Amino acid sequence: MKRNAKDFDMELLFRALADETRLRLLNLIGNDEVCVCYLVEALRTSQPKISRHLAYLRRAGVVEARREGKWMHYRVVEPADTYARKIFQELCLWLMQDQKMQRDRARLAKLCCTPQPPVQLQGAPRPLRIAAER
Amino acid sequence: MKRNAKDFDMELLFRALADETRLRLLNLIGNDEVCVCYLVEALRTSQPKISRHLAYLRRAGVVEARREGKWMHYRVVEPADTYARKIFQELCLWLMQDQKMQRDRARLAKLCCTPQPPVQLQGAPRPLRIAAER
DNA sequence: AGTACATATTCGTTTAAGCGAATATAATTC
DNA sequence: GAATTATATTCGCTTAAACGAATATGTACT
Repeated sequence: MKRNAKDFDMELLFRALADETRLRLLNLIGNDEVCVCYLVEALRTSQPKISRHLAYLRRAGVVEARREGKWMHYRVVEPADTYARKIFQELCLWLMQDQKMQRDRARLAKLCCTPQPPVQLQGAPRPLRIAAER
Repeated sequence: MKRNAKDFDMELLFRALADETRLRLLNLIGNDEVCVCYLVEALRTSQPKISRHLAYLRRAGVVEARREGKWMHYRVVEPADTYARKIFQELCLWLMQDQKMQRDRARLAKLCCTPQPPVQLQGAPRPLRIAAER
């Protein structure tokens, strides 16, 4: 019954997940580590908007960031709480099969693999996992 | 892959769950059917507040209501979507073990079983499951 | 019909979040 | 060290949502 464990703030988690842009970001990051510029391009939206939502996710403990020179890489952090983690994992399964999310991922993949990437992305570090595949 | 199934609105579900009062309500209702007046008493808060949050949950498809005379009974409706249902069920497990939620349930149980219920509850139909236990 | 009671809704206000535009910060390059 | 690039933050505004207080609706009872 874990009587001593500090109770997890489930409401905070749900608030973090209750926004389309943030769900799309989590979907794109997946279990990879993705540079902000790729997220901006893949979602075709403004950089400040992406940055603000990433900050929100970070405050909620859902993602962490790593700096690499001028680039910032974001990765998902699974919740420490057992129940929250299961919820999160189930959400990931949903993201995988949702059609809009699939389209987002396809767009990201295309950005990563195209021989002529948009100007914004030239020289930018590609997502780790995808980069590893080549 | 269910290509034809209309994609579930996961964001809507999370918004419904991203509020403490609504989580507490879902916790109290559980898999029972509970009269509004019991919810008001158990959460020690105003009746309009409870009513508004129940309306919110109903719009989000998370609960349904049944009228019985002047009383309204609310019950939880598990999401049709497989992933959403699993998330919901996992949330229920979390509710069961969370200490604050346990206290809420204890307060409701006490209201149901006390020989001298508060004036507001005299004559009100008790939660089905608890009523059935006696 | 009229009163009483349970619940729902509206009103006015406050607060949290979202956004685009502009600006600030931090690292890199020249 | 000045310019460039990537990202973060701030500003002003708009919208959603929460709240208490007041009011409306619906049902029951006399």
